[in-house]
Amino acid sequence: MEKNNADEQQGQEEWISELLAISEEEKMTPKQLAILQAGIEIFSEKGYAAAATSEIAQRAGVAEGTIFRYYKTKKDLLLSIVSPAMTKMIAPFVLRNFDGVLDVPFDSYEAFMRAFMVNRLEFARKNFKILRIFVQEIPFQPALREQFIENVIGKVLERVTAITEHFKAKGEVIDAPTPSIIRFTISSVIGYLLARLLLLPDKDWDDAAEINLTLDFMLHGIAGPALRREE
Amino acid sequence: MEKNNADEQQGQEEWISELLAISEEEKMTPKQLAILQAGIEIFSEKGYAAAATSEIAQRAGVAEGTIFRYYKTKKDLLLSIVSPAMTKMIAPFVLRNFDGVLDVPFDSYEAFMRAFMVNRLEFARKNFKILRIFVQEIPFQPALREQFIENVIGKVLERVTAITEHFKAKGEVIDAPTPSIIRFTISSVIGYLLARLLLLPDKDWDDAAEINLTLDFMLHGIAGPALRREE
Amino acid sequence: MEKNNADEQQGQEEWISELLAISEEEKMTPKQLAILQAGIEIFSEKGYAAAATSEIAQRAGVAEGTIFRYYKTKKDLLLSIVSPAMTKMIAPFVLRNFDGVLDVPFDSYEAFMRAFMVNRLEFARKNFKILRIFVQEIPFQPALREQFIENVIGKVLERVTAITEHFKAKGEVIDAPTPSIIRFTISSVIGYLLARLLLLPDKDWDDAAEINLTLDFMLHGIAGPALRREE
Amino acid sequence: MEKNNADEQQGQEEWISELLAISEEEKMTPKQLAILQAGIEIFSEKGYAAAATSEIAQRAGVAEGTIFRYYKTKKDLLLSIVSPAMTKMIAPFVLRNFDGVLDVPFDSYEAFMRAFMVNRLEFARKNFKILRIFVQEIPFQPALREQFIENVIGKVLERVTAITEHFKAKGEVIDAPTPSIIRFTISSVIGYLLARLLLLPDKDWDDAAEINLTLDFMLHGIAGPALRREE
DNA sequence: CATGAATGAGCATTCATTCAT
DNA sequence: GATGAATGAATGCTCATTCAT
Repeated sequence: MEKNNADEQQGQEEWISELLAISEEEKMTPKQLAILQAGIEIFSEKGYAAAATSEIAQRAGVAEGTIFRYYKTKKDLLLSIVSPAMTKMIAPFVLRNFDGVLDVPFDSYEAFMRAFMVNRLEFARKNFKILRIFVQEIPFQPALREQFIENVIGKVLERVTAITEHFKAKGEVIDAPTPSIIRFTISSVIGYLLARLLLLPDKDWDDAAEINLTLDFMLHGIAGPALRREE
Repeated sequence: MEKNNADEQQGQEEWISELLAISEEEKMTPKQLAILQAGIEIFSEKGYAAAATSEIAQRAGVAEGTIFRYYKTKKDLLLSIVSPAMTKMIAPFVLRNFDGVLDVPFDSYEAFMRAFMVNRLEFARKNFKILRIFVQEIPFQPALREQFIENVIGKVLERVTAITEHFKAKGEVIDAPTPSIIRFTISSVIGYLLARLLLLPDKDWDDAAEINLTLDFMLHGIAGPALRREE
Repeated sequence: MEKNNADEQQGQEEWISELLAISEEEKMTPKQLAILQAGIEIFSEKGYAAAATSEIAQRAGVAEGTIFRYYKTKKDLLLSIVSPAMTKMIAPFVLRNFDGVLDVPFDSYEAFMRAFMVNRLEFARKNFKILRIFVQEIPFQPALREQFIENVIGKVLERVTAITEHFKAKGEVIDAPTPSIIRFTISSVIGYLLARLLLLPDKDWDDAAEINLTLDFMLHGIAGPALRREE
Repeated sequence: MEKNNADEQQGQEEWISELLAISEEEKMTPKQLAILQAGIEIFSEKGYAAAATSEIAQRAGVAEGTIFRYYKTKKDLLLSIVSPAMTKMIAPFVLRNFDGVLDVPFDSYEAFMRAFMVNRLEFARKNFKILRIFVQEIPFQPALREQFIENVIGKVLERVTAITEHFKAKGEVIDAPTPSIIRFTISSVIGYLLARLLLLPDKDWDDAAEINLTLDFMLHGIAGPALRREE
């Protein structure tokens, strides 16, 4: 994770095909892949409404009509890009914990949060453009919003609540309202991701150090000696 | 601030005219005000690219041509809405002693942060739609981005750094890299604003309690007894 | 006539008011004059269809609505500019003894043609922009065309035919079909005017010499010794 | 050429396609041809500025968008109509005379001028509407004017000067300033073309006779016996 | 499968004209 | 008289979508 070198390009196509394929068996044609790739680029550059299907076709190297063979409408293409990404983004929260057994494979809250940040940073880096589209379009696409509410607010929040309370019970997390704790935690993580990938992507980041710092802030706060509460 | 009741509508028109007017003397005509109001609504609902000037005109109750008497282009209307809002949004950081929030050193970092959160929450509530437009359009409008970089990255960051190091020197803030502290702080504040206004605006919030909680997290972390660092 | 110096500007306003005034008594207001002046400039620069009344108003220094106080429509303004000019342009052929050019038989055809060319060149120079508008708009304005056909084809041609046959009878003009002679004559004159004022206005013209040359060509042709017909 | 019957329509489509096609191989689609044809008609009837693309589309029997598949803008359509016509119009002056050898394949100036008039009259008759557009739009289209100056003033004038001086040397043309001779000559020719095609197209013209007459006027003038210079 | 010509509704913008002040 | 705010029809142009080849 310390290596910031641009290996994003390498293996990107495979990632996309893996991420977006409805199922592993159903392989995509090269043209369909090119359309998706072009769609991701143009949508993230110009936004959905301002993106022209003709430009997507051109960048994909296919005829305009070909797009509509694979995707009935422009919106269909958008959802075909963003929807699977949302699923994968929250997959860690949904996949584990089958048959009701809470499965937190980490010794400590700190280890869990560190693994989580590393893992999601990696994911966000690989799917940066798609996530950008997702964030930009969620205010305008009811279909996306519904899916988001159902999955994230529904499943993820439930899971995260369970995890948080698990560590609360172990005394590793303060005894405060869980929703507030979750909001604070997620704010800190996403805040780092945004600064890292969106605001200052060109800065020379030391991810390991920054994650440690952020974790320390989250756990012990930023109060200096003068303000530290006696315990 | 505890009153969450929807007094946003009340006095809203005055706010907008106050916020956007180039100068206080230069009063806007009612039609221009209606256009701005309609623009704010439609832009925030549909996004700039998907908003039709015809719909703005209709909602404003004016002829389509009237819009273009006041604003040369659709983009002009957008910038006339968003630009002054950005200026006001960062005004506390740029103007000296605006609202007494910044320039007069607060007794403590905590008091300062509390005042800041209260003040900006109030501002964000009043200008919610405009801020929404701002956030949605900044990726696509170079003019906005330039203004943002110049003002926020330029002036605000400088100011915030000074303040942070002021409190660091007083021992109220931990001795860690200032940029990381600022990122963490802003993440927590904005995270609260987003949850409060965007994600769950209908929840029954107790703003004072949430702000206190958030401040406590920021200063002392969320580590429970088991994890607390001995000092 | 030898002085090519730009005294066009000097006295131009008087000329326009004189040329366009419906009657001498009915004096124009300064605003109306400014509108006409601006109309002449913008129409000749951009053509009638591409000229905006707002631009005319701006250049005239009046409000947009003011134009329509004086001229019911944009077309009205056009005709108010061009119509009187057409009348004046053909006045020598219609009025008796105007300027002494036509009615009093000149001593010779050559003297007549020279006087005519000098006189109309002077006129065309003074009313260059208006004539330009006239030529540019006559294909598209039925009102203009009717007026032109009635006056020029009707009155002027009749008069010119009479004059030509007068000199034909005196043996000064060749015994050939009068319409062909007139066509040839007018072609030569207008050809000079166009080259002089439109195509190469910046060339250093010696009008007297060129008119003499043109007259010589018209009367005796451009055949050299080898081709000259024995008589 | 004596037949004045309206065979302009017959074969006109082929002419247009031949005239405008970038190369013979690159055949136009019927729709593109219809658009050009409609453009020629509407532009020549109403002028470029007053012509509506919707009307062109309607007359061409295509959807409005189709025009813009073939021509990026309305101005593009105009230039695609007029530009090649200008090239063809001056082709006779440009094509011959390669590698510096002056090639005047005519025994006498008279034969040359007659052939020239016949040839250009034929051309003008076939491309009447396009030439009309050209003349009407050249004052307003800088692109046209540049092309005109470069080609006509540049190449044609040079060539015509050479030809005139060739016949001057042979004693067939009078020893007078060449520019004046050219102006006079072109005036006479164009004067005939305008009268023939524009002013009085419905008159029963005897082209051969009129051309002979015009040639006689050009060469020997219109002076009658009383004025004839003794030689 | 793939193409790209064709469509036509929709859009931002212009502009002659009106009319209350 | 003079103004200029307001209008709304008209315009050039774009673009998602269809469909014959």
